[in-house]
Amino acid sequence: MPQKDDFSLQDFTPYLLNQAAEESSLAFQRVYKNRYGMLRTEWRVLFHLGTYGEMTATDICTKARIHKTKISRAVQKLVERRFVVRARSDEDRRVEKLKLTPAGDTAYRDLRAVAEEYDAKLRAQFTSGEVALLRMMLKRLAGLESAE
Amino acid sequence: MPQKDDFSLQDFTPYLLNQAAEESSLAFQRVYKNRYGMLRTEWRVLFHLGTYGEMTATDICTKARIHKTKISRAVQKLVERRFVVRARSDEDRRVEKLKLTPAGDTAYRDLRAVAEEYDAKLRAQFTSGEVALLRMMLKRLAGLESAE
DNA sequence: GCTTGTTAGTTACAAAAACAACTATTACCA
DNA sequence: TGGTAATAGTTGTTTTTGTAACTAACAAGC
Repeated sequence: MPQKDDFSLQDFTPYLLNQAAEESSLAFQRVYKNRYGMLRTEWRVLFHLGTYGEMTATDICTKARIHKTKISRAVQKLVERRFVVRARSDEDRRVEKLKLTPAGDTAYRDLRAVAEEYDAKLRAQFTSGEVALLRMMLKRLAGLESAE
Repeated sequence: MPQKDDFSLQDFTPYLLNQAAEESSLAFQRVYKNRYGMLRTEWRVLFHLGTYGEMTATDICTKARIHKTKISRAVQKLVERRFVVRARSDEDRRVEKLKLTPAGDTAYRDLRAVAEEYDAKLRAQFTSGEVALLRMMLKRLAGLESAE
């Protein structure tokens, strides 16, 4: 008869983080999925280009910590849908600079508005001090110390 | 020229939560993957049976919020590896009660020890008050209010 | 110049996940 | 009873992901 340890699965940080991440992503996922037929990597690429401006695929890989094959496929989809255009760089012809089309920018702004409202709703459950602390802790756990 | 909004992707709660969840899961993932060849759903099932004792597949679905087809296949794997045994319930023959074998319990204890140590390392970056607040917030975001 | 190594991005194939349809058993109720 | 609906769990099919191998362009050393 195995005597119980005080280990609690619900308090295991990676597990709890995953539960919170999944649950808190659900409603937003429904929007980009139903409204634009996008996948997770696709909205992330869209948002990177929307918030940071022109970037290369590798820039997005680094910043978003997503593997290059996923980025490659997401970019293809976004280009097909005319949300993104690519342009070979003149200095280095391996590189392609990515940016949003006007249609892509419209989609980005639409989703960004949803994201802002949605995030405000999530934050409303807590005090602003709690939110600040949460962000600090999550950034440290994510390995996003200040820079990057 | 799109004037910048104050939206910050890195502060968008679902995004930040996902980054933290992914990063904080990596090192533990390597252990259950390399040491036991397990997938995410498999260690989760193992841990549910280890920490809560005998459960049915549906119990695990509800508690862990994982789809039943994923549970079904994870259980198959664990049964093949002799970590779990199934027993048809007598009251309701649709139901099967799942529990760990001695080998499964050994694996569970081994991984639990790793998890505890790993979690302690994560928590060590913060004060105990901060950790308590983080847990409270994550549970609320995950929709795990007290019960369940 | 030529070899060797590195980087940007794509493609091919295998593993895993999502989703729908299925079997078997139980519950409800007319 | 008999018929319909609900539940537990599985299986099959399609998407999506992960991994490795690939092409193309540049870079450095000789």
